[in-house]
Amino acid sequence: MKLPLSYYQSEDVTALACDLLGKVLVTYLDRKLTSGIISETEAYAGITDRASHAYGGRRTRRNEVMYSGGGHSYVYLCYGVHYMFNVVTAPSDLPHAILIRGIIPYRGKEEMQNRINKNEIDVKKTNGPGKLSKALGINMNLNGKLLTGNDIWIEDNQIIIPDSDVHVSKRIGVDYAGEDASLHYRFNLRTENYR
DNA sequence: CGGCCGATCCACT
DNA sequence: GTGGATCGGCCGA
Repeated sequence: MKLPLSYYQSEDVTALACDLLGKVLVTYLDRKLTSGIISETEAYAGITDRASHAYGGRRTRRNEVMYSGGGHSYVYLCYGVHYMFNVVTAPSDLPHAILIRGIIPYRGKEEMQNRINKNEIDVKKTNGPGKLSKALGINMNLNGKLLTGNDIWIEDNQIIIPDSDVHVSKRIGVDYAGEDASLHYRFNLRTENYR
């Protein structure tokens, strides 16, 4: 069920971003298991992608984990408020990453409610990268973790996603990336049928 | 070392 | 539809 390290070694980051739709992102923190079905992803394609933190081969303390090989988690803080969870893919030194932008709440809904201080949980509470991180308890503690460990991982629950349930579009909030801003690297699951 | 701003979200209008 | 929250990374001086 837990996706193996080999799954993350593909160099085709957009294909992998699409394939992650329907997989289940799980965290097990403080003895609390929470998870959600991945419903939205964005691919960031290495050093040639102007929207990527690794554009031009940039290598800093923040994005160092992007170079550490497929199957690591890359977490960073955005707007000083929101934690963004990314999956590093491709072999070491090829800094591809996939931002997880949305999940459908699956297991541990009560704990997710506690984390977001609400009395209910549904897709609207986890349909953004900052929101899903809060619900799953993701913060900088998980940066650089292997996704084959026991804190955070991704499972294949054999949910079949037909192409007709996937919507492809350009990425969000990357207008500064010039021509690369119009790349169709965003993958949405039509969520109606997957609750 | 100062200042700008981002792979966002929510409350409020 | 908009602006405020909030802070670390990054760049230029």
